[in-house]
Parts: sequence; structure tokens; C-alpha cells
Amino acid sequence: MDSRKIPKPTIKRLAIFHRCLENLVISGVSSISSKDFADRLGIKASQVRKDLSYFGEFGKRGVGYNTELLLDSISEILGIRKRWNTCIVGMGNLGMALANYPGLSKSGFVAKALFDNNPNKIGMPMPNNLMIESTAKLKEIVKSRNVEIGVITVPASAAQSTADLLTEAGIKGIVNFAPIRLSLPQEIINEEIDISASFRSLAFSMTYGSSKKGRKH
Amino acid sequence: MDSRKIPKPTIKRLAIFHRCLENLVISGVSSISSKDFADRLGIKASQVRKDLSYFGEFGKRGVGYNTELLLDSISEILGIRKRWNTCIVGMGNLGMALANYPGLSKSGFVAKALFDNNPNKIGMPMPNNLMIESTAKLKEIVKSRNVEIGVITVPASAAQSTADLLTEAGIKGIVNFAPIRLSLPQEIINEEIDISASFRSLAFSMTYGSSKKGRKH
DNA sequence: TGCTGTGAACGACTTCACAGCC
DNA sequence: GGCTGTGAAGTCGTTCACAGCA
Repeated sequence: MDSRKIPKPTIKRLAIFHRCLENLVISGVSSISSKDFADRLGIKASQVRKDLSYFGEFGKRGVGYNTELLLDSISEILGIRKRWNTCIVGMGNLGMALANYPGLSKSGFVAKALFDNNPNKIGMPMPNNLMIESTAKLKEIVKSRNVEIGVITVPASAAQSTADLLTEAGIKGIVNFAPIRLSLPQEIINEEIDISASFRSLAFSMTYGSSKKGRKH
Repeated sequence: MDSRKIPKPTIKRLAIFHRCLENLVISGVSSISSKDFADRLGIKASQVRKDLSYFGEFGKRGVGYNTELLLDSISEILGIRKRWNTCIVGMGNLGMALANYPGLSKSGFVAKALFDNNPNKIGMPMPNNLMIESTAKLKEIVKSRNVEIGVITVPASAAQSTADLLTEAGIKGIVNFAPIRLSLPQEIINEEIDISASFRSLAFSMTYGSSKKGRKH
């Protein structure tokens, strides 16, 4: 383990490895080579081996990887056993969708609070014994429920102030869906998901032709 | 314009430049230097200049960039004036959220059809004179309404078959929200948005410490 | 022999540093 | 002097190629 010099894309891929391995284990595949595994994901075998090599040696030379063992190791690496308390700020369509998305809680991200400042929404009951609460109470609630991750799904104009509020509340990580780059203290980890930007990027590639190589598989 | 060798990250940033410029123009800022602009976005000035240099010369030495002019140029580059017809397949929470998200149509991505195969949803009226239609009619509808982009918001298990269906229907680009890597003919442009993977990536950074430099500003 | 693990080569993207114009 | 535009240098991530073990 080469501690602390792990490429970000490697982490993203590990999350994908994890999902693929789950399927393999369920399908009863007990062993797989880096080549076969890579083909399934549309990447190179060397990439698979290099990604794993940052964290240790998980395979058997001449054989391949034991799927269950590897799944376990990757769960460990990604800290998937840990549960993370999250809160969602901005219960518009996207916030609602996230609050109802089972994939997140399945991955260990548990919503502990949902905030909005629209009085008509406050008090609205939501799944998992939650209800929408006032943003005014955010600081207090985040602290008392040990929320570590804040999800920002407010309009762009309110994103920075929401981020500031979350920071003051002592949050450690932010997932920001608002199409704006946030100014944050450097100790706060920040992940941006800009849906419009992805669409635009797609449109550009469609117009000018992709520079990427085609996926075979 | 160095045609066809433009880094993908450059395109993503251009989309961000665009949004930032809109704000600047609205605020009445008529000129800005690459340094000031970069600071606003938390990137390096040289990055701004390099990104723009792929497409031409938009600034005045010793002065900076005219915001309105630059906004115009970037709109041109990104093909933002063009309208793209999209369809959304899978009207769960996320599909609904996207169908209701004004940011997309504002960026020129207009939903022309919404599909689901749940009989209870079919026929349900939606904004913009749309209603949810049966996936069985996808091919026919996509062709007749000139849909170019397919958005996949079905569960992972149905994502590949949906992609195949869209491909057969003659779609040119896909935005895939399902947590699975799609196998596609190489002429289809593909953009993946994996929300769970982003959360996991965040969690990893929170656990092991970010390798990124802190954002100032 | 087959396949992993990994240093070294390569390629892609970013940053530097400065020439060139305002 | 100030700031852009850009080749050159540097950094980061991917791919190669092969040594080493089952």
C-alpha cells in the first residue's frame, strides 16, 4: 500500500469493481483473471492490476482473483462497512429523488435529516421516519444527529450560503449538485456532480466527434 | 482552433466558464483578466488561457477578456445555441427530477418523450405537454420526434437492454445514470453519471485525507 | 504455462515562463 | 507595465512489458 498517493480515478474505478464483483459472486463465479474482469468493465487488464496494486496483492499468479476475497478487500478499502450520516438540503425534485434512492443507503449513506426553507414543505413526512425540517434548524440538527456529509440540492443562488451553513455546523464532506463552484475551507472534502455540464460535454462530443476510443466488448 | 485534440476536462471547464460568465454579465462586469476569472473558479489563470487557446484568441493583451464577447464565443464553441431533443427512460424519482429540472431545458436539452414500462405510470401527464409513454413504443417515438439523446434512469438491471433499445432507435448520445458500464457501438457517445460512486469517492477521501490541494478563495 | 505485480515508457493534461501586443 | 497566447517543462495517470511466482 503506497499510502496517500492514490489517483482519484482509481477510487472511482474501485467503486465500480465493487459492484461488478457483487454480481459475479451472486452469479457463482468464484475466480476471475484481470483480463476477463477488465473486459467486463471496458477497461484494460493492466489498469485493473495497477489499481489493486496500490492497496496490496490480492491475486494468485497463474490463477487470478478469488471474487469473494477481492470483494471483501475492496469493501474494506472503500470503507463500505462504515455508515455515513448524511443530510440533504433543498427538497426539490432532485433532493426528493436522492432521499428516495435506495442505492445510497445500500452503499452506507444514510439520510438523517432533510432540509428545506419552504414553509409548505416543512413537516412533510418522508421515508425512513424522516420529515422535512426547516433550514433554520440545520446547525442544531446536524450536530445532534452526527451528520458528517451534506448534500446540496438547492438552486445555484443559495448553494454558497448553504455550504457556509453546513461548514459552520461542522460537516466534513459535501456533495454539491448545484452548478457552481463552492468556496470552502480546505479541510472540507468536496465532490461536485454537475448534471448540466455533463450534458454539455456530451453535446460537444456529439458535435465534434469523440476523441475517445470506441468501447468494444 | 487545434481541431480534434481538445482535452475532455477542457470541455467540462468551458461549460463552467459559461455559467460564470453569465453571472458576470448580469452583474455588469464587462471585462475580466484570466487571473480574476480563474480565482472565481478556483483554478489557475494559465489553465483558463490554455483552455481558450484551443479555440482561438478571445482576449486583449494588457487588458483581459470582454465578458459578453467571451460568453458569446463560448456559447458558440459549446454549440449551446443548438437545441437537443432528449428522451428519458425510467420515470422513477430521478427520471421525474430530470423531467422537471429547468436547468436542462435552459441549456438547450429539451425532453421530447418520457418512457416507463410501469402501466400505472403510462399516460401520466407531465410538464411541457408531455406524458409518460410505454417503452414498447420507444423506437417509433424516438424516430418520429427526432430524439438524439437518450437519458437512462432505469435500474441497473435494465440499463443495458435500454441502451440497446436506444441504439436501435438511432439515438446518437446517451447519458447513463445507472451504476453500470454500458457496452455500446463506438459511434454512440456516452456520458456516465454515477451518483453512488461519487459518494463513495467522497467517503474515501474523508477517511484517508484528500490528496487535493485546498481551495482558497 | 498462465497470470499477477510492478518499474519503466508513454501519453494526457496542467503549469510555467516568457515573447508579443496593448 | 499589464495581461494574453503558447511552446516547453513538469506532473499525473495509463499502458506496456517482463520478472517472478503458482
